[in-house]
Amino acid sequence: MTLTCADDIHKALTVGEVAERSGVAVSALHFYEKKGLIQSSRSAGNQRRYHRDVLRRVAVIKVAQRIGIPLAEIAEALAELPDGRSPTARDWKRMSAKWRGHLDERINDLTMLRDQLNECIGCGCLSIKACRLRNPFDSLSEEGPGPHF
Amino acid sequence: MTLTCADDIHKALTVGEVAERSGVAVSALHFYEKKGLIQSSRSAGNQRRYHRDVLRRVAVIKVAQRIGIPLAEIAEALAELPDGRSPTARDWKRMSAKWRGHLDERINDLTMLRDQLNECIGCGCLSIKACRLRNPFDSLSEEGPGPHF
DNA sequence: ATAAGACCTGAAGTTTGGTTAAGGTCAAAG
DNA sequence: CTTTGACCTTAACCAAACTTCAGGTCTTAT
Repeated sequence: MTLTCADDIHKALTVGEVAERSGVAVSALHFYEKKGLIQSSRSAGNQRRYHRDVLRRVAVIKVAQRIGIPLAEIAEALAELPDGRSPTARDWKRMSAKWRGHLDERINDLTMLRDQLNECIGCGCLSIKACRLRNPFDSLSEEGPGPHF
Repeated sequence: MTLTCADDIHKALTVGEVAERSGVAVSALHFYEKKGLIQSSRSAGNQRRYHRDVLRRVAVIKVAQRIGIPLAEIAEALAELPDGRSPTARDWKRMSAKWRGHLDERINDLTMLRDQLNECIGCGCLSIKACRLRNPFDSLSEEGPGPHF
């Protein structure tokens, strides 16, 4: 039989199809469902059937994870979407704006760390009291009182 | 009694002292020792005594962790130091140079992600086939064949 | 009709980086 | 000399994010 375009577009996806298309393991999809990140309906025989929108949700999840957002927080953000619909462009704008701050912070942290590391590679200062890298961790004098070399 | 400078400098540190100076919990120090990241000798009564150099090792560990290096890998790097001595400026130079690549990569990844995110915030393109963010995950067409809005 | 392959559930296991608890010892001050 | 606080060990526990396993069901192609 030949499928019409409409058939193909609206066909519900099985868990295996979602796994293949999204690049996420079946077990992970089960897991996400348990955690409330995605939803499915069931076939007559109790098998999961996904709306195509789930692909968008999974894409959002994966991007958020790359940013470093924990699943629990992603779940919250997705749960705030009214009536469980999938994120639209508007929703996505809101979510990504919210998470951008997190990303900026992490990039900043790492960049500062890199700068400090560059200083230290040049001077071997990890052993020196004033080192910017070391100091945050050992603000008390390392060598005890009195002069030394 | 008064301590001479030499007494003070060469005094072995207890685990509590190392914890306080390094900002790492006693339990974490025990843990690091079990994993081979640090070493201690024992007092007559079987209590740990640390050489002051342990502070430098712990500082290295903490920096490496910020970079995102797993403990196992940090352990390997520290283990490569001949005869278990503490990292010198030279060693530190080598280690940090090695880890800088990792750091650069991570900064790069995140920066690219941010750029892509910025694009997407502007266009809401997470739903569009060509999206740079989405594509890596769903390189097959999302909507199936045929035309659609 | 039947066999293969996809799917189901719940429970347990995995990794990383530790912390907490339980039961006992050590060290130093009064 | 006794008590308090630091220390010891082993084992169990924690969180995140999954995977794996065991035992059973569905779907689909032949």
